[in-house]
Amino acid sequence: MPRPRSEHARRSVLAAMRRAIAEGAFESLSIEGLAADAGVAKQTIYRWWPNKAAILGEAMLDGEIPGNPPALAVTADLAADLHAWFDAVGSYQLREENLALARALIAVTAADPALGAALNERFAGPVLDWIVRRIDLARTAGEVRADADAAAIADQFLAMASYAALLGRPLGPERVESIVSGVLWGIAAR
Amino acid sequence: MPRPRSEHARRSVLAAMRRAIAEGAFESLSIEGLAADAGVAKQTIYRWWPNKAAILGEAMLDGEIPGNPPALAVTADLAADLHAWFDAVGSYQLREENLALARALIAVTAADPALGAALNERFAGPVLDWIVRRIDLARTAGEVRADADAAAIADQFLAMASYAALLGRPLGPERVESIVSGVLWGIAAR
Amino acid sequence: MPRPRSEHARRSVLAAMRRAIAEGAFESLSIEGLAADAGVAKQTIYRWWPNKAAILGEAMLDGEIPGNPPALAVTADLAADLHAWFDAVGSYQLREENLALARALIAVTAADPALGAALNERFAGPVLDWIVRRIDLARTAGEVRADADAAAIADQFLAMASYAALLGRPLGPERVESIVSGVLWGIAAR
Amino acid sequence: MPRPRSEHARRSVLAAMRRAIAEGAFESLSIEGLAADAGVAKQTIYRWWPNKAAILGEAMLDGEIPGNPPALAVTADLAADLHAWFDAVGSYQLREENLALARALIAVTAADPALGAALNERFAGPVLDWIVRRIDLARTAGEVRADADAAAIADQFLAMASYAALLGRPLGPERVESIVSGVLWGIAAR
DNA sequence: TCCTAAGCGAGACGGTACGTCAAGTCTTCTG
DNA sequence: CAGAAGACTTGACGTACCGTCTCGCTTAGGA
Repeated sequence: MPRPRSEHARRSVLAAMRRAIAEGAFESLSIEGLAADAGVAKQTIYRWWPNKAAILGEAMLDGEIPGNPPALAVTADLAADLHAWFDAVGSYQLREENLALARALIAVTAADPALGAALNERFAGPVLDWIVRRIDLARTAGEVRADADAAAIADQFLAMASYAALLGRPLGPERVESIVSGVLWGIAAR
Repeated sequence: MPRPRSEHARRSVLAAMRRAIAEGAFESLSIEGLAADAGVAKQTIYRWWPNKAAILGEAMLDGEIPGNPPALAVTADLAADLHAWFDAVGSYQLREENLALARALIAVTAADPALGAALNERFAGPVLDWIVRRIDLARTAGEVRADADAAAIADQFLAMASYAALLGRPLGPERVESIVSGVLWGIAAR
Repeated sequence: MPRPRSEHARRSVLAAMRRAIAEGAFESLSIEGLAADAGVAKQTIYRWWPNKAAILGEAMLDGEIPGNPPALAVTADLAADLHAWFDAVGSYQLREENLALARALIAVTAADPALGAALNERFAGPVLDWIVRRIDLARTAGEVRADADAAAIADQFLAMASYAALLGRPLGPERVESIVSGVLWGIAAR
Repeated sequence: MPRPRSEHARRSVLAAMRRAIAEGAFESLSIEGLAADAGVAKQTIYRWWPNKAAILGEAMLDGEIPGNPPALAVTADLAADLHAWFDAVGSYQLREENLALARALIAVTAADPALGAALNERFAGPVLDWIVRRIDLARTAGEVRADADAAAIADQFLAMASYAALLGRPLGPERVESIVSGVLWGIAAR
């Protein structure tokens, strides 16, 4: 029956983390600075989170950070759908702060595989599912080879996006075009 | 007329870095610990390297760390060549220490894009070139469509390898098979 | 109609303090630890006592701590009386826990003069009064010089006891003998 | 053959400690504050001293703090000599900062008996020796009983001084007179 | 051959942040 | 309302490393 955890403190911390991320300052962020920024006692952070990465994780899972932005539309045209989505990913990466966020996520994943897996499942998962479903739909329509590995294709897109963010080399329209059409050629029915 | 830089000290530091990487302890490695490990004065490190990442870079460039292991053979069969190489990459990633190295490189790149670019150029560059040349060769032989984007294809392979390492999910034979054959389908001449 | 103060909680706290003192752990005792030890909420302590020293004070005043043990007898022989009492003080100091208590009281007094004065008045006061009265009695009997300063004499005994405790050098029989006889010589009528 | 310990840093710390003591703020002094006050890194303090008490000890042993002030003169008159010295002690205690210092020393001694013993030996020792010698001198002159216990007498003076400081009750002229003459009566030949 | 300028080990220094502990205050619920 | 439970802000703790700064020793060339 003690005093319940302060939702206000929790949100302040997550918001401060979001601000830091937006400035691309995740690596150089100190818990002490974060606490000051959030107007919260350091101890309150230590009470509830084991480390910086966990805070980032919660901030993202809580939707405090502009996560998976690209919309996933479904039209009658597989090529157009993939194009639209992958183009959106490329545009998203053009904003420096989005790139910084992606890099922070990559860094966190590299440092803490378990958290990385959770984040990946949470953010990449739905996208991956959508791609798989979209390809399966096309397969049903006879546009795609029966033995095409939808999951592998989806992974390829995500891998490219991640790699581009890592190298700070946003996906330009030509590269997007090249990849999407290459992949489609690869899985097209005869 | 002064005493020349000690090659022994230099190699000790790089060797210590290699040891640390092999234990997957790059992130948690301190300069102080590294110096102690190398039996070298802290100042000697600071005299010659600006930061941890630079040491890692030099260690790799110096061959102190088992960098890019997969051999790049060229036979008459494009599919076989890509398969052989990508399979080797997958096997390489099965060893935990190699995965740790890859993750360290990714972390370094995420934290310091400039160094990351340099490392990428040094290690991924030759591989990328090889793939591009191999595809061009096949193009000349009429096995590959004239408008296939060799660089994009090569990037795709590297992206997949990087993504797999990041998620700690080594490329298994089926995934390798699926990707290679998909890509080949995509670029095959008619 | 309000709930009355819990005598049980109060006694638990004082008992926990007594236990701590017996272990010579007054200085290193934390309110938090005391509360846990007493099975009482921290706030309950803060509600009723302003600080650690006050708890010690109340514990002593409440008899929870074996305060002034030496008995104060009055026989016909001044020398014997003083001897008996001061000998008892010496014996009392031989027990390590009693020495620890004395040191805790000295530390408290050094840190908080006001509380120290209160404790001194409460515990040293009666002893001092007894000595003064005993000497006055002897003076009436003509055994003591008319101008002897009884209060100064009494203070001297207490000072010696305090000093011995502070230095952890209990008063041995020879020292007791030496002091008592010296003092008696000093005040003896002609 | 590393850089030698900085004498400047050491003296700064001791000086800062002296300043704090003069303000009677020993108990409430934090290492952190002391370091800031001394313009020294906290770690530098921790490198060289195990705790606050040790710093105080060194500050005193180093003469940074106005320690044993009363001069110890020797004239032909035992009573006059003791009177002069004990009077000086009383005057010394009238200054609030001296009282604070004495209390700090008492607190330190109560908390750390070993250091207390060292301090006592260093500061009380010489005084005690002087008194013993002075009395022995008087004994040789036939002014004092052959069986008088000089050490016990000396201890009594020091105990009174310590007790007076502890209770914050400086030795006034009448008390000094009373004690000295009482003691002299006690040891006077015949 | 000796001089001398730099390399090097060692490690002290002023700092920053760590993660922990306890202080004293507060809020909630139970009895 | 008292009390338990425990979250909160605050601030100091003692530790680990940071990157810089002497030290004294050593080890080449160049004089």
